[in-house]
Amino acid sequence: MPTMTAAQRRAAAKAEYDAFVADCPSRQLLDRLSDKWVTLALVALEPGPQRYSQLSRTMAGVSQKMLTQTLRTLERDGLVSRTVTPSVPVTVTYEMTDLGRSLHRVVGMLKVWAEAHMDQVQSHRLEYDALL
Amino acid sequence: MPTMTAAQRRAAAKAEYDAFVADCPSRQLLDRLSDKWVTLALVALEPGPQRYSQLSRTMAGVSQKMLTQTLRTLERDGLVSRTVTPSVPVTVTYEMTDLGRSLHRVVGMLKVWAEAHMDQVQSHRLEYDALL
DNA sequence: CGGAATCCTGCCTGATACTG
DNA sequence: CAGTATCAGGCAGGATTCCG
Repeated sequence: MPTMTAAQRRAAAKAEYDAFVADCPSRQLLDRLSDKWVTLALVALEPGPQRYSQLSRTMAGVSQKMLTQTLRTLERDGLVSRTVTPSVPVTVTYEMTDLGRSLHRVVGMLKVWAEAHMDQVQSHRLEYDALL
Repeated sequence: MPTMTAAQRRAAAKAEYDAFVADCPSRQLLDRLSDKWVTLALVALEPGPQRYSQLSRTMAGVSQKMLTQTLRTLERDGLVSRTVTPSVPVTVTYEMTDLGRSLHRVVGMLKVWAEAHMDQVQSHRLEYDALL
């Protein structure tokens, strides 16, 4: 093997890292699911099928770009189904699939946890900040 | 009330939005917890107390900046405790608090879900991509 | 209505150097 | 060892505009 240039070494390290990640699907998927918009979208879809504009209102603060992008990846991963009704104007509804609902059970617990422990977190923050 | 300029209207909207968020602690905390490094750190700390350098190795791919930043916010929120042993060189260990462990139970389920459903997600992706 | 395309501003990352 | 500081670069994400 000839000596590697810095660029070649970086590329090799990158390839190794990617290969490692590919062998660790839980890490990949975990990173994907640990996204604020993914979590929020699943929580927003819990009441039932909803239209695009309704979701954008429920998920206050989301940009159209991130909403569309999040819904696309959720659809691609089979967590959400997208239904287009060719009316004028067109109507698009999003709905959780069975797979999405099974994930929602876990994500929902995250929401419950956050609501239940918010006061404890808040008091810890005040205590921590007081020591500065 | 005088007419508002566009800039004033934006500022008012921003203030309203911030106030709304402040009244919705679950949304705030949910956004905080839906972070890939937060999730990964809690998973990494599951086996027990660990040192900084050990964590940086376990959480492959994290930069020192993000590792330190994540650990700081976790400490501030009372989810992780930081212990400094004044040896030479100094030893710093991080450990989940009881509050952190209660959150880990939920996050751990996310990890389990990801591992259990990775193949279903993968097949949905292939199917979705085939339609392009 | 439900997006796609564009531009543009931050934040994250990576690399490096320095402290206690 | 466990950080802090700094700077370069890339890319996620927001705002805006336009189209079927």
